[in-house]
Amino acid sequence: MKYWLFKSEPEEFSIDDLKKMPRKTEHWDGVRNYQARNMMRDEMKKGDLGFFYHSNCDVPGIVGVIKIVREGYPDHTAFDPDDPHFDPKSDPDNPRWFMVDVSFVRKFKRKIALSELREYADKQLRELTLLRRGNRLSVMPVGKKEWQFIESLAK
DNA sequence: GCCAACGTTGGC
DNA sequence: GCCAACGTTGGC
Repeated sequence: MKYWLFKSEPEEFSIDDLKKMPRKTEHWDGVRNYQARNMMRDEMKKGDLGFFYHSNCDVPGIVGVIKIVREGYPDHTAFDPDDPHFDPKSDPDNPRWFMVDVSFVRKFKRKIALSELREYADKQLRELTLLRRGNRLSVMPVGKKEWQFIESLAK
């Protein structure tokens, strides 16, 4: 089993929005980056867990845990000209973009702020992709040790 | 295949 | 709102 981190702007889609969805499940659409696409299409497996990260907000940070309930399949929003993530170069017969379905698992009692994570950037979280300079991936892997350490912070 | 221009992300 | 970092595009 692998671990991941999913970024979302809470004004667009927050962990509370996910919790309110039918079956607390939603597809993670709109990713338009090849590296992230490859992870969603090829590497994410049913049962994998992910942190839900709120970006582009007052206090960016990790707010809870989600799990992957459906593995990679074509992102249909790329085919819809009215969708903000429309991509005319993605053909339904040869889709360019993929998504997974995720379900709400739990919300942390407190947000683990990015600034708090940075305190461990030279120690326990040295390997955390999120803390690497200039990182802009909206979906990224998290190592098992880093996962467990961050979960321990949330307690 | 290079690289300048441009667009986007996202922290601050 | 600013801007650094980075990915993508497209002319050559």
